[in-house]
Amino acid sequence: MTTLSSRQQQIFKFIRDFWVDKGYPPSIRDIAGGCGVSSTSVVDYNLNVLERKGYIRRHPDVSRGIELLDRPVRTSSRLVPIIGQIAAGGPLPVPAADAWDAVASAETLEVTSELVGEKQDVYALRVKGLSMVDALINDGDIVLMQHTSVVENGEMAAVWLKVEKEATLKRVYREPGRIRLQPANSQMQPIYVAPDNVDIQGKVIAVIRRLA
Amino acid sequence: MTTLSSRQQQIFKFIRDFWVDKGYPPSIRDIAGGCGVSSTSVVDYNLNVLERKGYIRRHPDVSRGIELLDRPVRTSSRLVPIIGQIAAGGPLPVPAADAWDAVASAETLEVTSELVGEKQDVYALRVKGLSMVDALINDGDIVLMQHTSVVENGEMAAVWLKVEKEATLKRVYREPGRIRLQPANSQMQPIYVAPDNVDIQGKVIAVIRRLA
DNA sequence: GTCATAATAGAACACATGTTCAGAACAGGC
DNA sequence: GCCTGTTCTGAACATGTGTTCTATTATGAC
Repeated sequence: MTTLSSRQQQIFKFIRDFWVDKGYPPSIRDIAGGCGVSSTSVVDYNLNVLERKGYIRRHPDVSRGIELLDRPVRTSSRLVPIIGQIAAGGPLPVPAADAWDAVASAETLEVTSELVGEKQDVYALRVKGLSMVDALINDGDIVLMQHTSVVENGEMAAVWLKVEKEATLKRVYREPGRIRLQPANSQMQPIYVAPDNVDIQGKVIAVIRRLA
Repeated sequence: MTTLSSRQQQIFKFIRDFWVDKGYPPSIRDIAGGCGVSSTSVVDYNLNVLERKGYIRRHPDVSRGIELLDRPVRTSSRLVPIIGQIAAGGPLPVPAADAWDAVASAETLEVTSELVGEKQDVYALRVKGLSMVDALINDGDIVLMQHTSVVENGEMAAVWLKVEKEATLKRVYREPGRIRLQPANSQMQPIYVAPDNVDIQGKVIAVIRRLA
């Protein structure tokens, strides 16, 4: 995101304010009046800048056709079940069939859709122990996971190493004849494992650390 | 709420879908076209019925001035302003007086009250660079902060070291004649600084890392 | 200084859009 | 039948609103 001039910030704020307040987008003249500008062309000019910088989307010839790309109004929160703990030594909890129904789970975490989006099969694990500091994950952190057995190259995944009987969170890269597991901390070295030794349990969507 | 005729249900559903799809309310002619009606007055008529029955609110003489009263009832989430970046080298952004009002800020983060609770003066910073890996914080992470100049022993705080001209996130312990700054990563050694060298900018409430 | 670019003002224009009206089809109650 | 209310049509009207044009004032680079 590029920086905005004070006028552009003012206009952007006004649009969101207006939207939250009234429930529909402002017209150009609403903005002009609300921001103390005398000309509609000034607003038009700055709206084009805002669109070019990716803050809004405009729809030509549409009254009040201003779309906020960072939509605060429409988002809502979702309940995600915390189905267990993840530790280096122990096996990863396997999400039960009914676990997606958050109310059926004992513990839940409420997250905004800004984090989980529309993804399905999302669950959470509480990290136990210090075995994942190399993934910049601390004891007590909560890891948001999406249940899947396929991950794209470079995605952070929960990996079960069968031989070592060890769970770990690493970025997964498929390489010829082997799989490279790259710690999130780029200062640390990757480890290489045989493809039939890894079991992808899901991919990591987010990490949340609560301190106070 | 009274029952709706099929046409009214159709229109109500169309408004909703249009809104979700496009990001702004439909015009009367949008509705007419989308519902297979040839006349705008039919839509006008049914919109009045919908308003009388409490489903929407109309704003006279305002283009697309249709407000859905149906809004998601009780959002337990809050908007937190992202007021800037935090990097080891640079100074910490100081929250402006109006920054608390999330709608007044350019960028915002939506978080559930599970994270921020009822705390006031909460803002967020985007972490730039790898200087805080010792606090288990990665490049791109978002740090939720509460503005305060006093922290309890052991709380994680944003600290500005005046002499070193450096910003850092550490647990703060007051000791006789000095202050101990303990990295979150307990495997790392603490550093000791003179009390008049530290400037507490606020305490860390949470860390959020979005990956996918 | 010159030149370019950003930002603003003001007004005119074109059309998108809400409003209104006369009328008609349709249903149900009497 | 007649009446009343609901729903729809089609069109004309008034205005809300995006667009565009020229001109003016910074501000900075050269």
